[in-house]
Amino acid sequence: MMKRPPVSEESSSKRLITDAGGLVASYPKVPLTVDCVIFGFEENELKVLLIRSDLEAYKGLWSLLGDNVKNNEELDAAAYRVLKERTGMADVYLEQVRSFGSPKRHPGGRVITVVYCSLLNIQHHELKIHDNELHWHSYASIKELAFDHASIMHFCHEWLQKRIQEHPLGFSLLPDKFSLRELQNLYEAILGVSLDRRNFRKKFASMGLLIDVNELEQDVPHRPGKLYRFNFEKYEKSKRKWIGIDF
Amino acid sequence: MMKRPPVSEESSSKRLITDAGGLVASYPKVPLTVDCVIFGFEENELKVLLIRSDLEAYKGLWSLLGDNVKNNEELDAAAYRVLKERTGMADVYLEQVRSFGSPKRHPGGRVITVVYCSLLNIQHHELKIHDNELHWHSYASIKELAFDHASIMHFCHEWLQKRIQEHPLGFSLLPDKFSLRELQNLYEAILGVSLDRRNFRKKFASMGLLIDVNELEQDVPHRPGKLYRFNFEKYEKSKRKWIGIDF
DNA sequence: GCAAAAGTGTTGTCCTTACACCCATGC
DNA sequence: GCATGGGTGTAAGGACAACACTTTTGC
Repeated sequence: MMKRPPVSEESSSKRLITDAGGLVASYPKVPLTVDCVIFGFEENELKVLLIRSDLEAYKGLWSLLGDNVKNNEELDAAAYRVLKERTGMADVYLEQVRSFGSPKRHPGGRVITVVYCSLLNIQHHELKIHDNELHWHSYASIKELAFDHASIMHFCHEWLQKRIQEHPLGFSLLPDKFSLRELQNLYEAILGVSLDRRNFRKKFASMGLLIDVNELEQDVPHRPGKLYRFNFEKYEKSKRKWIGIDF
Repeated sequence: MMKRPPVSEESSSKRLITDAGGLVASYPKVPLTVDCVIFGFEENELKVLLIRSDLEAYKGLWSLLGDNVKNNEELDAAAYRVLKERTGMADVYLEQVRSFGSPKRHPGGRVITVVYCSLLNIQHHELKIHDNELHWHSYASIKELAFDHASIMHFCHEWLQKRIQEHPLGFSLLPDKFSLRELQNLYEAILGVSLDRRNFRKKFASMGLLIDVNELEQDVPHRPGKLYRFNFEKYEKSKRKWIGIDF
């Protein structure tokens, strides 16, 4: 059993550091970047936004959207700025996923990167900038990326798989109005499984978070499905508390 | 609908950066640290390891265990080193939780910190070093901490609440042999709820991951409970796959 | 024998799964 | 009318929540 050590006079009167700035100045410094893994969904496929790498060392390879973090810039702000600068898009949701800082991950020397993930609706967010051949790639088709970006992207995919089952993130990948089929396709694409259509519908119906907008799909070569919107208001009011041991 | 942009000759032959080192050298640099939030469990209370802050600016306040990351040191390795240097402990499990990098979080200037969380058995890991009055504090009793460490600690507590329901992390906080009561106390302390004893027992019994070691509690002033060990082997073999939309 | 906590079973409800048939539309 | 996918209902099984009594030990 551990005993709480007495607070000795000696230790509590130990010399304190007054020059905090000097202390910090003595720390090793590293370049810091943010990278954004931006997922979209189109034609029943999960997609990711990539650009061509600028580096000769990764000639021809694609990479994530990133940039260094400016002095006095919040990490979140840096991620939003990268997204804005690279794609012209604002009004999207970004979430920090994890940091990667292996000394060997960048050929130019050590660079730490804080990775953010974003999910967005390809139809509703037109790419306004196409520098470095920015465009959407099918997630499944991506093989090699510059740096450690492939493993970062896969990490984010796993994060997304988990996240989308606990939070209604998926709706930001869909049009405002969507059919249940589209919603199910999204889940199947992200989770990599196939789900029973009737049970899937029942599940979402019982949540009571879908608003029937009384419209039907257009231009489909079969019976058109009903369109719905997600009830974000109702969801915000009644977020599920999570008690349920399960492993 | 988004069109894939043609790969123009112009853009694909754009000048590439050959001097990766020069590029990285041009990035702003920031001091990088790791901080460890180390949870333990004793006397039915969740506890956290803290030290006295060295800084005059935070005189008398407690802080998390941290240090700067050395050149060419992996982030994970830095976290393990901090733990070893501060407490003398090795053989513990550490997991990266999140990074915090607000420009104002350190009085000496901007410092980015990557936060790791660790859970350990207070009885099995004796503190070998007591610099800066290192000792265990009851989580519930902690009010103010140096830097942004209180909010970091609360973030880790929420992370732990979620994590412990999905993975059998809790067992690393208990002795090798424990009673079901101890296990339940642990869950109740971390989750901040009270649970039905019979249902709790049934839940763990049905998982089949507890090994009855045929021993009883000693020195308790009432009927002694049976002792169990966690079957890590069996758990490793049959990790649950997680499909279940629920929000 | 009294206090304190261990140990145990049943029942109802809800959620999940598996599964089959009719319906609306375009061609 | 036929192909395609939309839309619905039911039954069985499993998980979870609520709940009360007997047992063992120390004192």
